[in-house]
Amino acid sequence: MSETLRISRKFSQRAVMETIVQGGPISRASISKQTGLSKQTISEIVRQLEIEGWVRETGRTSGHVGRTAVTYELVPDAAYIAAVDLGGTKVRVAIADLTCQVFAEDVAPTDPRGGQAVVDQIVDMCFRAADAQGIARERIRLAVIGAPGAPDDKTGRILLAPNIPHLDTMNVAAAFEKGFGFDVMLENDVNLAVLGENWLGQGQGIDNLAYIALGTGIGGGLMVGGNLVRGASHAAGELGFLPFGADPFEPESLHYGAFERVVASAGIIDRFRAASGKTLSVPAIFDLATEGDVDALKVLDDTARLLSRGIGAIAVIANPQKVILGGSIGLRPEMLERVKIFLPQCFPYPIDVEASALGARAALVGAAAIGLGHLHNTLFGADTPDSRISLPPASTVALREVAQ
Amino acid sequence: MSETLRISRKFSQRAVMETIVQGGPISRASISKQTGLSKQTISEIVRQLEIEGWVRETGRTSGHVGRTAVTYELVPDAAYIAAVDLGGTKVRVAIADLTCQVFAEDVAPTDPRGGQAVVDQIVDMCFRAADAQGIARERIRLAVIGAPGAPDDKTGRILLAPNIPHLDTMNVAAAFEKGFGFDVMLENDVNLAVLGENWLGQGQGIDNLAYIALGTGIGGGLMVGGNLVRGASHAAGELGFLPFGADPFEPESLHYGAFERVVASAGIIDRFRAASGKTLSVPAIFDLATEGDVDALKVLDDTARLLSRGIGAIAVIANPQKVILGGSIGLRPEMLERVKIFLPQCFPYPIDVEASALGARAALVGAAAIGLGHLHNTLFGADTPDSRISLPPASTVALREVAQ
DNA sequence: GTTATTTAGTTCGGTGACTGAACGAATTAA
DNA sequence: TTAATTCGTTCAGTCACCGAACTAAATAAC
Repeated sequence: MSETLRISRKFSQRAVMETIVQGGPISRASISKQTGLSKQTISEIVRQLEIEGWVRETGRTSGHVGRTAVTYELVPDAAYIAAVDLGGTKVRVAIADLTCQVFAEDVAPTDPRGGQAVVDQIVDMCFRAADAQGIARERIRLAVIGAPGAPDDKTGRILLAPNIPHLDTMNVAAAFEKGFGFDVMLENDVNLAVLGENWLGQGQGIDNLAYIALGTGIGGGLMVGGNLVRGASHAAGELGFLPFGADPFEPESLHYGAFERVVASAGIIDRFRAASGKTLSVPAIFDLATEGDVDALKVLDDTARLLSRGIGAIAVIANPQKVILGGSIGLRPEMLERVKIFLPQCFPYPIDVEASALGARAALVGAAAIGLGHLHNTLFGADTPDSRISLPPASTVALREVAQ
Repeated sequence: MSETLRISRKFSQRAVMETIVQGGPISRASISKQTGLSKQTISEIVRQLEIEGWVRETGRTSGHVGRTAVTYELVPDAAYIAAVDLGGTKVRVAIADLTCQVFAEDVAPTDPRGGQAVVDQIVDMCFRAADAQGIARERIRLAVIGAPGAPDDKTGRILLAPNIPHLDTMNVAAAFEKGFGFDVMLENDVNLAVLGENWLGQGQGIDNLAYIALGTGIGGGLMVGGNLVRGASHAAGELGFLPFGADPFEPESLHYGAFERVVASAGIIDRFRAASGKTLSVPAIFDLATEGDVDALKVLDDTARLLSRGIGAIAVIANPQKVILGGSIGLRPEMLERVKIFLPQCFPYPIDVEASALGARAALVGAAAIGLGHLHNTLFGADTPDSRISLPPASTVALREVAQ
């Protein structure tokens, strides 16, 4: 086994690729300086990468003393990935190339039949999007699917995803792989949202980051030291079961989650009904609050207090540098305002809380991030122990521009 | 820079060392098989390690077909570390060699003056312990100090450690380094306890692990994916501030922690006083409960219910595979019993909860673990990205035997 | 008690990844 | 035109490692 040698070469090749990914069009001399490898070695590796079709010449430098340099960049269409955000009501798909340019994006209502129907729907959406842009299907190497719940690596099922039928009884991963014909990664949607925010949103450069999605339900994603916290059974971040809000020892809490029962949509609607006698939707309650309705204002205050406690619980346990709020309710400025008031009243040291910058697209961006990172890793040095994702800097990425 | 080559050599050297650490006395042929490196290379590296004084011949194999093999092992006294558990009432120190044999161990009451006095006390204890065993002071390379609170890497202070005076206003790390004359690592004591249990206690082989120390106060340590979770400001695990138990919006909760106020000693004593009118110590309340006192039993039940909710909160956020209970109250079997009953009543999926196997020595063992790991890392391949700690298997370690 | 078999460890020659130094090439500054 | 600067290649190594062949030393088999 010439294992060490092989690691050594891959290691260098990967370093070069990373430098090109990060540094845009760049000359071999610059790569040499940045990586510490000698000029000869860089020339050799770049030549090899060019033959294999990963990089290409893109021009020459000019306007400085000394000989002009040939610059190299990624071949954008060397590979594509499909990023999918499978939600209870909507499916979003995007096709992105290696340089993280989005080539096609599409949104549709989730097929209510769930199960195989949703799988087929997604595969179809992705392929149509690719076709529409003239991208050959074989060029797509990987799909990353974000979904609510806890994907189980062993069985391929998605547990705890009550809003989409049948995902907990079938091998979702296998079904997607069959439909697509290439590798598929399943990941919790909120986990993807943290990754997305960490890459292009509110959490750039922050290694200890939490994301809370509050809407119909409540879920959390956590990054510690730059890595996702998935938990022993991929159930980390199921915040609905935090043991406060409702009495956690009531049987109902065991079923729906003591925290989710009171802080998510249903809880908000219930509290407003209890106070005013009227049954309204959450947006309607927010509207009433804007008009100054006392009951509605009280309900929002109480919700924000609960949310603050949820944030406090995360802060106590994991001490993230920043907490990002997302989800249809978490994104409302009325919530953020109130949390900024209530959180310091129940938590001893300051926590940076902000609204998501990517909004509903956070998970999609995260899916692209994990997919492209994974792709770079498998292509250049999967056997390297250090597999931190290397992604282009935020400023160069087209995904960002479409955001909001 | 011949950086890659250097990485390559160090990498192999480290792999060999690791194999020797793990595999006890071992022949070069076996190392070759285990590492995948060729026999010649192993011979070369081992020769080098022997010259540098890290390994030595220890005998020959016998009783099997084929030529006998020369076996090699670590030179135990190549380096020593000092492990220190600095608690509010007691200081424990241990001197351990590279093979994790404990050469000296000592316990004393913590100097009540705190600050520099405690530093001097600890330095003195360590050096006397080393002297008593004839270990030259220069052979000690590193001290690991576990203390309550949040050590701040930048200033060297230890914040949030109310039980030991003056640690939050002085550069503790610098003071220790001046006293010892070698490197010092500061770490939260509960974090060390998790590491200890992960190495030699209840959490062996479990990468996602939580430890809860319940006594005068409450603190938690969390391991995710084999790494400690320290948090952005090293305040992860300050469970006293979990936002339930007492009302988290009361000003007192902001000061002492809503959860700590009710679940730790003071809260237990308060609740018993409220129920019975009598003021008793926590052990006395436990004794009464054993005798069947209704108030005492009720107080323990309530405490266990609170503790279960705390465990639930950790499980919801980080989803560890196992939760270990420690601390003077957490270690009581009455607590574990009750938690095993109450936890399933407020948490939807099963969590493995056990009492600490190392008891009061968990942090000390953890200090040794982190210190020896760090030592191996700095000696053999600090620049290697993958710096997972390599420690001898539990079965060969003397630290364990002294346990309980 | 010789021979076969198995395992340990060395020597030898060779390979792949990388380097330093020297040099030619191409540009701006003087 | 010359000097200064930077780019990129060629050349002749070094270093870590390997495969194969070989010697050395033990047990197993006859």
